[in-house]
Amino acid sequence: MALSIVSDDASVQEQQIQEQIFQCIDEYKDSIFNAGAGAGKTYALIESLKYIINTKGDRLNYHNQHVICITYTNVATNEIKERLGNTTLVKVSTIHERLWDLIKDYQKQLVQIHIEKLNEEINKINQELETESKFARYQNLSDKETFISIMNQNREAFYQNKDKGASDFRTAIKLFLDEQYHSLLDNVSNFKSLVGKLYKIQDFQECLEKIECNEENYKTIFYDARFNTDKLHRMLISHDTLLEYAYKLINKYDLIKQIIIDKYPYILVDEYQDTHKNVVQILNLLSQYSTQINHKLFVGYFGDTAQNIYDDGVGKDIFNLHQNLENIAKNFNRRSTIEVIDVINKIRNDEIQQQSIYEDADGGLVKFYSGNQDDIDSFIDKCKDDWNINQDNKLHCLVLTNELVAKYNGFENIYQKLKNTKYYRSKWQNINTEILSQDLSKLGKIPNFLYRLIEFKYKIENPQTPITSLINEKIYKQLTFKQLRELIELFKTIDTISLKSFIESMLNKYNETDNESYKKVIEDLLELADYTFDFVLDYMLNSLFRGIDETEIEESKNRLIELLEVSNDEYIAWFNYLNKIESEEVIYHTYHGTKGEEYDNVVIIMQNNFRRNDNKFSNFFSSYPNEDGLSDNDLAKYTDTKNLLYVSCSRAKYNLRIFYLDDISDFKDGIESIFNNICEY
DNA sequence: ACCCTATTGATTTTT
DNA sequence: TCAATAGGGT
Repeated sequence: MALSIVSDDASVQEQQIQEQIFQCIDEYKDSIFNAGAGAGKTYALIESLKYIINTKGDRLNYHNQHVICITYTNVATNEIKERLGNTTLVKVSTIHERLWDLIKDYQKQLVQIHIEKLNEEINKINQELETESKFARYQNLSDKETFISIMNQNREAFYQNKDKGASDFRTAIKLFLDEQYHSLLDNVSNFKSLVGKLYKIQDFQECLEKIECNEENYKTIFYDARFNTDKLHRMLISHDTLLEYAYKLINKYDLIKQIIIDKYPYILVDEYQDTHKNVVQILNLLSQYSTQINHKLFVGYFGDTAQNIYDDGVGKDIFNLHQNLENIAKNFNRRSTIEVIDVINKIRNDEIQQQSIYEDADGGLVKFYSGNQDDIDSFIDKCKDDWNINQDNKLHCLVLTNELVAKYNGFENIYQKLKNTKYYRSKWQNINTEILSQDLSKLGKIPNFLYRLIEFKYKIENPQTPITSLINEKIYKQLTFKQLRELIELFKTIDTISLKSFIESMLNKYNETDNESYKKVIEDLLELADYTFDFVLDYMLNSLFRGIDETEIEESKNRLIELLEVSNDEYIAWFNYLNKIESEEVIYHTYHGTKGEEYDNVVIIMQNNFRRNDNKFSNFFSSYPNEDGLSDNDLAKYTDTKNLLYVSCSRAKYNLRIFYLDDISDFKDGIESIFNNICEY
């Protein structure tokens, strides 16, 4: 087996790099550890944490001090906690969790910052209303006040009709809006945007008054990691606003800086390239203040600029935001064969050029194929053949959108039918979190409801399910053995042909049976007000099609029934996806979603366009490797694409194939410089 | 045929 | 939110 023999020489060098980090820790020298994909970055981070525990632990304990380790995702937090083992000395968490923990007790100061923010926002909106051309008609109104007051009085009607088409909306608004204002309705989307802004101003002003009057619920700021929307007028802040407030608070109050520094003398940041600018600025403030008051503080960043694939991340900008960082680089690769390393080195094309740490690192296969859309399936089959793909040797296929992930993983209909509901059409940002998040606490209301049903159905169908996982402990403890058996028999009689018939049958039995335990289990599971199929349908309708017209109710219900009639196979595929159960031989992911993962066999489906950029990948290959001639804007796009390509290609350990769906003749030179030659498929 | 405006349609990931 | 397209006016 390849990738197993580490030479003594490399081993020594690797240890020396680790010692450099230790030295920075000892000397409280802020540092940045740069390591390409598969270099063992997390390993270096964990070793550093262990070093601090072992050499500074007693002193930290004595002073009741702790080490902070912040990560970008909950998944990363859990991984580090697991690999580090049990320790109370190190506080591992996501950035947001830690920052909120640090600032949440300074409510008086936070509310002050909130007041400033509300005033800023009001000014900003007023500015937009006065200057933007789409509000020209509003600007020319002689009596804005009357218009504003009419719209404020008819808020409910506005929101009720907001999602209707342009002409219906116009008719509805004209019912209460005086004729002199009708010209504002010429462009309906501008009108909606205008009124939305006016309402916001109104909300913010009312909020300011309530804070002023010291009203209940307006004395503190709230943050909930599960929701990412600012409801500033209700004192509720989003993830980004949390970072903003934290920065402002820490910037403003030296005492808070000192408290943090004295409590947490070591701060380590995982995946620094993806952390938000505000976070680096906060750490920079702390670092500078620690020098000023001569209290010791160590800040260590771990990451790789070439793996910055999220818009908010600082990327290379970190060197401007936090100066005088000691640069430590590790150019070994512990993951891939030399064939893969060669390609990813060419993609990043910068000072970090990796070499394998192994003596036996060859034997990988990398190929670029040019093909087309219709041949994706047959291409995958060819790869399965060529690489002997089976249950123990899986193929991981990377596609660009979640929609395709849903389709290829076998639950296209569930995804599409949920997507085409009123709720998800108006809140498209929520689709992927609420339907596809593998963090189950993030599932939307109805997806979560469906999930609980499938889970229960699956448990009933599977004879190996232990009773303890099927029935709540409180319930089964009170049952005799005979009663328990009766209950299970009763479950087994529930029809499982489709999710729809499962619900119907389950609820019919609920209403027929006098078995109280059965009722209790169903009540625990569904938590409904009423246990009939019609009620379930109304419940779903209320959530996914809230506020639709009378005339559309029947059709919407039918669409929900269609959703419940999607095949069991699809529901199982969705269930497995959410639980990361990889039961198929080929697993599909988005490019972004594979960050931090590694796979033996990787196929990447690629095309010119992505999101609103018609030529994302084609432009990259056209420009490669001459990035010098690019404008700032083009260079930013080039780097974005380069990083995404780097992250996806560097997942592969042995076998890597790119399958490109568009005509590549215009940029084949760029492709050949990276992948050597292009195969026709 | 051309221009301007309104409407529709597409959109990754994490907190 | 933004870009592509449809539609209306000249």
